Amino acid sequence: MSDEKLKLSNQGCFRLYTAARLMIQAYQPWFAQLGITYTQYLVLMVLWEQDCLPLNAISRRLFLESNTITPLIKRMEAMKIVTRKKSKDDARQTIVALTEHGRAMKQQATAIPDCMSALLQEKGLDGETFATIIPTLDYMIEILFK
Amino acid sequence: MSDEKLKLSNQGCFRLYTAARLMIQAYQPWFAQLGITYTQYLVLMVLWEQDCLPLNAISRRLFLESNTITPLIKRMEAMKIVTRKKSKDDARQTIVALTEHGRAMKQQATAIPDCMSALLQEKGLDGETFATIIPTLDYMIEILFK
DNA sequence: ATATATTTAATCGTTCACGATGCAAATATA
DNA sequence: TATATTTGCATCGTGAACGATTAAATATAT
Repeated sequence: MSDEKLKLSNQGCFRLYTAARLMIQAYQPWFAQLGITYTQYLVLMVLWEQDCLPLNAISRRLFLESNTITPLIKRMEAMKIVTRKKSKDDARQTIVALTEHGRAMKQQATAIPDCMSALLQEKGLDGETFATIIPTLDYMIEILFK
Repeated sequence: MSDEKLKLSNQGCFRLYTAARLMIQAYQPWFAQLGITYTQYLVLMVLWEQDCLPLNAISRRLFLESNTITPLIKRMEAMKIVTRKKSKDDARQTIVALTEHGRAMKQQATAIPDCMSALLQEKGLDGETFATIIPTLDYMIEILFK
């Protein structure tokens, strides 16, 4: 019955959307301490892994376009977390690099993944269970990314 | 090693966040036809299931606060999809009801879940596989919702 | 009955997410 | 080498999300 399919309880996407939101909310206390947002944390993780990247590299890694990332990085620049400068090689590119402060934040952030795991564990969701859904999520990302 | 844990590739939350975003993007063509957004679709699904609800009932169902829902519903009111009026029983409540137009949109929307399933299927993700992650997502929502 | 607490929405400010568009630099093609 | 196309980023406008706060109505406790 078509009525049945339109019920909220039958919407997988709604679960995904809600779980993601609540999970990001759960991170808030740690982000608040660092004075950053979730998306800024994602950018930092990319740069902590490899510094001095053109904006499009960050963009590809996070599946976000320049219209989202450009203002985001500018805010991070204003907070002295990163610097932005034009590439010599290709004048179209904007190279994003960590400042000393941005690099130092990594130390404070190292605890976050463990804290989050502990929080979930404590509430009854163990890492193993969570891990089981990752391959499906990855597959979804792969097929849905145009 | 703490470095390892801060890698984007090890972040379950990032998968969740990205999969949700891309999934919502995949819905866009259908929403565009209806002239609504994903969150408005969620509100409509709640009201199609049960009409004339106070804002807080919609709020609880979607795990969203009034600061998100109030402006959203107002936009839907401006589009003549719903009406808003104060409750007689409890003057604090705002009762949200579908207009004739809002009710009629349900017919156009009935195809959406099937179209989405077909799209995923076509790209190689069958319903069964997606269904396997639902219980874990539900459990996450349950434990993370304060 | 009155003071206090709780509930319900709304408002405000900030950031993200994204469609559409613009523009300049780089690259491909004629 | 002139022209077309692509690429990389930025800008603009709109609509979520959400923290913080406020106002009003209702519930409760004294």
